[in-house]
Order: sequence, then C-alpha cells, then structure tokens
Amino acid sequence: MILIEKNFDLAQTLDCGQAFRWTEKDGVWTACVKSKVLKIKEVEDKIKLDCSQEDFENIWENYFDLKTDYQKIREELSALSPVLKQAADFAPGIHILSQDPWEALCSFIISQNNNIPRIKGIIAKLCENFGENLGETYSFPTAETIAKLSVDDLAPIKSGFRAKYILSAATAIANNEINIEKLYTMPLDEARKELMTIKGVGPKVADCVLLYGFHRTSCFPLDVWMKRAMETLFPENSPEDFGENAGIAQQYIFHYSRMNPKLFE
DNA sequence: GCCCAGGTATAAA
DNA sequence: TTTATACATGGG
Repeated sequence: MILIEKNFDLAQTLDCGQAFRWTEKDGVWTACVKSKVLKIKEVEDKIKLDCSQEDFENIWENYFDLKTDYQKIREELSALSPVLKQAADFAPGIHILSQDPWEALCSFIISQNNNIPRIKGIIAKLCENFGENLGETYSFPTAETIAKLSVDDLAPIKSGFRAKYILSAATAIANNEINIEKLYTMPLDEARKELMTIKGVGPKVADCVLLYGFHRTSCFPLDVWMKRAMETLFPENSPEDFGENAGIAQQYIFHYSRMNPKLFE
C-alpha cells in the first residue's frame, strides 16, 4: 500500500477521454496495466495505491506522470489565452497518462468514427475475449495474441469495419515492423509517418498514440470535436501556438468543451 | 426509421 | 492536392 500527496485528480484524469479501461466503484478506481491490476482511491488530501513500493517506482509513478510539474504547465498555458485558462481551471487535476503503446494504438484505432461509451464496450469485450483473467479484471491482450486472429475471430467484440485495422496494427507490432523504442525520441514527423504505415492509422490516431502511448506532449490530436472547439473557442489560435505542452492543452480543451457542450451553441 | 460518434481508405476531381 | 463517400455498430 502506497500513500502519496494528492497532486492529481482521479476522476478528471481517468475519465477524460484519454483512457478507456478504468472503472469506478465506491470511489475505488480499478484497471490493469501490463498484467498488473491496480486499485486506487482518494482519501482526503492523499491518494492511496494498492501496490508494492517496487511496482510504484517501476510502473505507476511513471504511468500517472507524478514527477511533472503540472501547476507550472497550467500557468504557462493560462498565460497564452483566457479561454485556455478557463479550460485548465475547469479540470486542473488532469494528468496525461503514460499508457502502454500497443494498448493506446489499438484503443484509438477503435475510437475512429465511434463514441466513447461504445469504445469502452468494444475494448472491454476485447479484453474479456482475448486477455488474461486476473480476477478483478482482464489484461489487455498482447499484440502477439491478436496478430494470430482473423477478422471472424474478432466478431464477438463488435468492432465492425475496424477489425481489419486492429489486425494490421497487431501484426505490425508483433512482427517488429514498428520500432516501439525509437518512437519515444524520434522526430515527430517521422514518428507520425511510421505509425501511419499501419492500415487504419491516420493523422488523428497517430497523434493520439504519440501523446497517450509515448507521452509526446507536443502532439495535438485534431478530431472533429477538437476542430470545432478550436474554431469556436480559439478563432485566433492554432494548435502550434500552445507549444511543447500543446497535448496537455488539448486534453484540457477536450474535457472542458465536452462537459460544457453549450459552448458550441 | 434517421442521425451521429475522439477517422480513414479509396476513388475521383 | 483537395473533396466525397462507404464503412459496422449501437444509442438517442
């Protein structure tokens, strides 16, 4: 059991559209990363993680991005635009998670032309059908496991036309056609190009994968929602104006605008 | 029934 | 290079 200062907000971070597997019950959030199940909850001004010191240091500290100074980032972003300050102040407890690259890739392929509740459902079915039963939940199936399947095998998860894209991504990862390690540091335009060699990965999914799977925080995923948000809320700005932390700005804007759809009326 | 959802591949202009 | 359309599925 690990007790840390509450320097981020669980609900804001785990249910803001960046990850799809966390579930909440009686204040306890549960999910699984790399075959490790974690239960985590807020207790007054602390956050309690049900894990060993070793796992905390090796996995969760990095996953929850606990060493980054988000207060400083919020101040810098807030100085750029009053609307961006509003968005950051709406959910100041958001952290950008460092998710598993394969899970992020697969998840955001599933996200295309889809809605968040259904994305969660498809991913849950993917894990239940092809992941490992860990008691509390299921692990996310490995790329190697999925690469051995056919489109028909994936029928139970009801992913529709995305099934073939899931398979092409799994094959690319399982066969090392994509160099995962290099994507952490490779120039962004090259990294995008490499990801987009996968069938079903376009510019939006590529930026989501780089932001959420590789913590490339200058990436700014531009889906239809964010395009509308930028046009409506930031007519004077483009994503590049938000600098090296544009991806964090994007997450503030995405969550803020989705929770306040009247902004678009 | 119709419309839409954290897009992309494909064909055609 | 830019623009139009199909795509599977389920909720509103």
